[in-house]
Amino acid sequence: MKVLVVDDDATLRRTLAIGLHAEDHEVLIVADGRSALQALREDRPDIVVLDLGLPDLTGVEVLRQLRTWSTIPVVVLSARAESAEKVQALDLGADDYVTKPFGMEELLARIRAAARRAGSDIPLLEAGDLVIDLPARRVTKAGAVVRLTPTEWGLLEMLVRTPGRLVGQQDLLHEVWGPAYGRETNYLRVYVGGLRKKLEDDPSRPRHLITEPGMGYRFEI
Amino acid sequence: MKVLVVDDDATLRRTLAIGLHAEDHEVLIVADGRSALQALREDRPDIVVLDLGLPDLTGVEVLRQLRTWSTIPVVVLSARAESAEKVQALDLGADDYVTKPFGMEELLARIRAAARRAGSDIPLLEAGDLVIDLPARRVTKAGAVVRLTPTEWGLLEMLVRTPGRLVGQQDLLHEVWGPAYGRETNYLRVYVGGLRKKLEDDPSRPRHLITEPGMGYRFEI
DNA sequence: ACGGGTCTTGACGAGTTCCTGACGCCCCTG
DNA sequence: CAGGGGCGTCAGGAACTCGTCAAGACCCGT
Repeated sequence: MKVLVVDDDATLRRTLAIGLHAEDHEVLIVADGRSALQALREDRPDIVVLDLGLPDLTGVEVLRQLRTWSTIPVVVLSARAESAEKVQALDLGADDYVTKPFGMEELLARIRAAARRAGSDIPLLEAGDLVIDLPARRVTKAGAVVRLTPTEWGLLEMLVRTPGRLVGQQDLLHEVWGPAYGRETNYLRVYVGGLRKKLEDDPSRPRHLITEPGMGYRFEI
Repeated sequence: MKVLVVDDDATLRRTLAIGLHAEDHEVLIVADGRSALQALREDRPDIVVLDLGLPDLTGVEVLRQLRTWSTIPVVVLSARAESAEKVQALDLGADDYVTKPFGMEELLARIRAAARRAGSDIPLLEAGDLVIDLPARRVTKAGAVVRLTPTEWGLLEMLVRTPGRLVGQQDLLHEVWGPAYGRETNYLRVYVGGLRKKLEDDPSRPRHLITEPGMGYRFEI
């Protein structure tokens, strides 16, 4: 099992690495938020131990971004015991929250618990001849890589995150264009049209990117 | 969502019950281990909050027995902060371990987190050959997807949210068409008619979308 | 400054959905 | 038995939504 440790405290990193190694885990270590996100995309760890106090991005921001494309277990470490921060992290999708100082035995047990629960993660979504890899931000159609613009990707990601489920037009606009948007449904029409042209066999008769008139769109497997 | 609280401290029970109720959970409360196991088998809660300090069985024993036949999320409460006990509980299958004293906000967040991880089971409503998936906004009849217009969906959602219960005509108009509406019962006749045509085997003799003359409509499973 | 790609914006036809009134039916009541 | 209220059905036109296109604005790296 591959564990990614994100922490800027060298001592703690070493201790953790030793403890995790003793349990036969492969350990990856990074010290800042950007490297963490990169390692998450590229190395596909099975579980993450994430310190909230990072030099560049906050741990919370890392968590938020991670949760847009992955559901892997995250155990948060923090020096702060404040309730508000715990609540925030947990509601953002953290699986556990451990306050420093902590016993190594306990942390390892919590990691075991989080890993045990780890449901079958679905990193790849296959729909016909489409393969969508959220972490890698990569779409292939019949084996060929499809180039998407950032906006197109944001839209597709939002739809693919909940396959089969209807996503409201306002939800899409809020998420992809920002909270200030909500009435610009013409944007959606344009970009869904673009995605269909790139992804559907017959863009005029879409099988995956389905319109629900008056409500929103859905990605059908 | 049904929450079982197992604790022998009356004050804590009350606080928890209030907090959980505020989040729209149904709360079951028992004070000892035997009642806990019985409630787990009979009432099938969706999540358990389990205090380790119980008068008869130890909480650990309850957990051990529970895990022989169920994987529902368990959040353990304990007055002891000793690492060994945490490790034991977590390795026995507890999903989280909270040490007293704790903030109610934090506990509720941890309960939400535990429930979220487990609660990927979708609340589907099945009525004959109809399957209604509220979150996904999807209705299938005998496996085939049924397309609904926004108004039809609004109406159906309103009725399905309380299966078997009568919903008044004014309630429906207020909710689906807006607060300004209330006397336009002809709208209801038209759209219920449309829904019956799409959903009922014999629209002229509806089995699910039932009219209660003079009062409103009811969705019968 | 230039050029390629990306994003915004408006406009149009085609298709769908919504509203509305009219009609006939049933049941209940006087 | 007649009257009335509530219900289901139908169909037309108004209003809306969608897909598409194209022009212009914007943002890069060269």
